[in-house]
Amino acid sequence: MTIRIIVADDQALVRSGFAMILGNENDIDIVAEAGTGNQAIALTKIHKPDIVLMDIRMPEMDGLLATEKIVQDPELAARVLVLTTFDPDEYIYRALQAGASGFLLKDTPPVELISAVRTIAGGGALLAPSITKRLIGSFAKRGFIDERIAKRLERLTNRERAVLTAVAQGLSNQEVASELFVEVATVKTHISSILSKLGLRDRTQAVIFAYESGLVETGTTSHGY
Amino acid sequence: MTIRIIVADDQALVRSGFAMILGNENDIDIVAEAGTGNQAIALTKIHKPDIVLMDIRMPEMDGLLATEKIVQDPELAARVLVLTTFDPDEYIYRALQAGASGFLLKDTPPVELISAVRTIAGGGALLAPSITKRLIGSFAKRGFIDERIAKRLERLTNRERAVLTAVAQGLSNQEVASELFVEVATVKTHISSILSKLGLRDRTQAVIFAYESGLVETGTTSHGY
DNA sequence: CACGGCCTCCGTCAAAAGGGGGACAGGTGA
DNA sequence: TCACCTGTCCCCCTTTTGACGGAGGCCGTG
Repeated sequence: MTIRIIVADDQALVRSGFAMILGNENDIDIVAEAGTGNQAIALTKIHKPDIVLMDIRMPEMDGLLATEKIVQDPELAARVLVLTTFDPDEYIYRALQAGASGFLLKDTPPVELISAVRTIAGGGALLAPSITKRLIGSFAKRGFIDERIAKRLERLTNRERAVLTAVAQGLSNQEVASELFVEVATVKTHISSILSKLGLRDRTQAVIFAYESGLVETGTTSHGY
Repeated sequence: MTIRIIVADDQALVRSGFAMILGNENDIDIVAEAGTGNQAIALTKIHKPDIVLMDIRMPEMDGLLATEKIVQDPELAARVLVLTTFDPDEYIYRALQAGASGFLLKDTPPVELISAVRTIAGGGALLAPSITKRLIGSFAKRGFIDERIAKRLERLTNRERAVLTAVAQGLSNQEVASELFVEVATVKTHISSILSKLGLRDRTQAVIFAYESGLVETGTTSHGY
């Protein structure tokens, strides 16, 4: 089974280079080349490749936006490997959030590029070592969800979890009541029960618990705080 | 410059296997083998290797704890590559938090193990593809700190940030006052100012803001929630 | 069916939080 | 020097929160 690839880069020379490196492998086929983000999307829809090698800096929609659109399209199964010359944190973050399966720098040795393509085609993910390092660093620093804490969530009933979630969005009892279509008295009952079950004192501690347990996560809320 | 390595695994056969694979490379030297976590630490102190290949399951202190001790010892410069048969989330999390530079499964092909060792010796980091995938997933899902939100922290004075931090630990006004050695009235003044400056309504929203802005982070608090 | 858990709602009450004033000392910079 | 910010503290007042006890309806299990 051959791996079908589209190369997206605004520089023709770079495209040819990648095509040459990968084209020599007999289990890899370059099915198309794109010079812009729009082209990349269009060609992906036509050719349905397994992998798109995506440059970030491109005219007419950059590679990150194109990545997002390709990954989110339910009709496409393409995985995206982002290749770029620079690696500022922001690019990496956006690329990973956009759903890229890999992130390599353009100075990666050809052999590694080829093995990266195979890894990603096989469902894996791959990052440049320097990036992996940073990712680990920020991941370790950020901390993980403590399983023991998360388990205490199980003591709550569904309704209580719903109330806690609402409280952790910064809603007052009155607002939670409106949100859940019940009376304020009911919300109060639930909150008392939550605090009691979790051994907390007030709603601020409940909010902290919600974050620490993973019930709510940073960066996912829509409120304008 | 040769890369000096210690192999730590409780099974002699496994140790020999790794030693054989790596020993053939002329830029890699196996300087010692350890069968327990304690041995790994002791031998690391003696031989000062560049890298410790660490198994997780070992008698007398497991590999994760040993990793932590080795990485945190300021006199040692060794980097740890964790090698294990299984890859439950918990192991990965703990290993990365312990400060491991890499995490590979034992079914990794010899060639990749060798290149992993070189990568790590060169200051990089390396994870098994399947693990990278999970790491990316949880990283992307967890979300990032919104810069625009973080900037609003700058509007606060130092004292106000201190108060907000305390509030975000779940302390009441009274407790915050004790913590900062001021009167409750002062805490109230600060909080009013915080809410006003950030456009928030009450302390629960302030706690949320503290998390979303990165002022406090999940997994780093010591309270028992 | 009887029991228990869950969800819903009441009333009452005390404590906590928050708003809106004002005041004063120390420091900083125009 | 004077205006301004910061940090400290005070009083008074309203709103919110949370505790406690009670109660009815629904539903699944023994």
